[in-house]
Amino acid sequence: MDKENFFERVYEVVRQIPPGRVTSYGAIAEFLGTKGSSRMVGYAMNACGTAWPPVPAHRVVNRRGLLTGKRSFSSPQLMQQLLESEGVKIENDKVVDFKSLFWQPGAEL
DNA sequence: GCAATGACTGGAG
DNA sequence: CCTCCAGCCATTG
Repeated sequence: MDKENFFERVYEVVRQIPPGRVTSYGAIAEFLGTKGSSRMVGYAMNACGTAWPPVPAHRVVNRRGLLTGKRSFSSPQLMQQLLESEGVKIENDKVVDFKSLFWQPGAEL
């Protein structure tokens, strides 16, 4: 499917996110050149389960660092668990010190 | 093809 | 830092 092309772009970036780091949908969308399509990034993540290799979607949060996509995970608490497992502290479904853990695509590539 | 939906964002309070 | 409003864009019914 040609549309997969767009999704794979998102997956490729997300897979490059270092452990213990997080990024926002807008940052990915902007990096891909589809800044206005920030929602599409999230939409692509919704289909990340169909992508291979697996995509660490738990490292992708909204601009506030809120785990908005945890409900779309296999288990809502899985996302938080994975992040904490990587050293990212989560409180009230949001990343602690999010701006410090923020990672921009292409920044350290 | 139009209307509704959504893992969003920026600006203002 | 958080909440509310309006704008954007691709996918789906």
